[in-house]
Amino acid sequence: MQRQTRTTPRKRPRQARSKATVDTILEATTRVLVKQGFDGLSTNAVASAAGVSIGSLYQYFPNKEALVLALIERHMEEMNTAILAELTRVAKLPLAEAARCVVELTIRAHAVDPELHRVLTEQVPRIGKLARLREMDEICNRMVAGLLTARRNEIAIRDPDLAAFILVSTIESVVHRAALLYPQRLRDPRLIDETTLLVTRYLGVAAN
Amino acid sequence: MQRQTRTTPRKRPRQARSKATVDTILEATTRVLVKQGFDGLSTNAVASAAGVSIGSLYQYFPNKEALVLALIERHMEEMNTAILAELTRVAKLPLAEAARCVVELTIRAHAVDPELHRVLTEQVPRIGKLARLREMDEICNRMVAGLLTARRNEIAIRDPDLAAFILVSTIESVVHRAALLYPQRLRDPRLIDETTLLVTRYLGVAAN
DNA sequence: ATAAAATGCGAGCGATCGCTCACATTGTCT
DNA sequence: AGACAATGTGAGCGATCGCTCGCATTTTAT
Repeated sequence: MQRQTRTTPRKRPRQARSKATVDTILEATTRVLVKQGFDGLSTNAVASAAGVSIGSLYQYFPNKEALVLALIERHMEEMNTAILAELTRVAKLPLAEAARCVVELTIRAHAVDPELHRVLTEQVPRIGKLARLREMDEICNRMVAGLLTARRNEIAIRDPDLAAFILVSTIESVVHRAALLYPQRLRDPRLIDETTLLVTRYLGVAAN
Repeated sequence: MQRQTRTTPRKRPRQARSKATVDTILEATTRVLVKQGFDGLSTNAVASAAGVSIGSLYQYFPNKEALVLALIERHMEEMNTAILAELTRVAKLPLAEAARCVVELTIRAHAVDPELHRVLTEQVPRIGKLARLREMDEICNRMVAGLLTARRNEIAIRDPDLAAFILVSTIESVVHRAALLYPQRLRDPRLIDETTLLVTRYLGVAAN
């Protein structure tokens, strides 16, 4: 294959008409992606699913990857800002409560559109832009590390940076894995309880 | 695309010659997969990388997916038996020690061929045969649950099944994530320490 | 030695895919 | 109203891919 490597749009939509076109295309991309998977995703299929000419698609997206990348960027951005906002919100709460809130938010976020989330996270490593992801991940890590450092005297942690990595990895991964392998567990409140317990015991702030 | 869905080999290699061919093909698949990724993987490319005719390839593998599936099955089988063996081996050790051993093994397993492991785990959800994977995962879960139940009086766990899910997810995911995002951490002994700490504190058997 | 089975070969068919380009239509500005 | 930019269209080119099939070669069985 190996045609294009550019993933930035070739043209910015200036008029309302073209903005609508771009939105339609991205919506169609989502639909096709969820229904067919990344392999069944072709630019022709997206264009026709969007009811838009293939030529129009290529006005705004230089290639197939750019389509998925736009989706990933949008999705991850949403997730990350939601998490950061929640972290800020719970910064002053008792740590056990704060942990529970973050766990709950993570689970809620995964429950919104699990299929899309799954397909997108699968595709992330295949798209070049791991860097961007890593960046957001590290912002999150640093923020957690900051929180841990600020309340160092409350917790049984020596290295806040390493602990932050462990915590972020753990919460994200347990939830992600539950969503992937045992979707029904996402509805189970005991998953929240137990994940919170994992976190609080690790931090040494568990109630029980 | 949508050509074949069968993933079982069409013919069993009976003679030594054909067994060698199959091995060569699988080796080549590994090489191509690591170098080109799943998208760059074509049956033609594999055949030529293996120095084998495309016709021969199709004697033993009905399609592209079957190639990757064979690799996944083999790889996961190895991993699983290694983990199960280790679990059996450490069953009588103090829990803190046992936890550390399992964490160490998991990290070692990920360090063998991180690239291949990464590519393969990426492809797992795309191949139909999630079922097989889930099966192995559940064997592992049940075994851990069994261990936890057997030593119920030593630990601060109410539901061994849920705890087993959490533990298996946690260890696998933290290590996997480290391998994916921060490969150098795999060499860091503090990752072992901290992951072990996470586990032991959760179980309520931490030394410190 | 000979037949039969197993294995290996690779040209090439049909289908699909990514993408371009010449042209038509719609919107904006003066 | 006229000019120019922005946007939309889709036939179709070139490339690749999955896979088949007729045939050659090697191994096994008798």
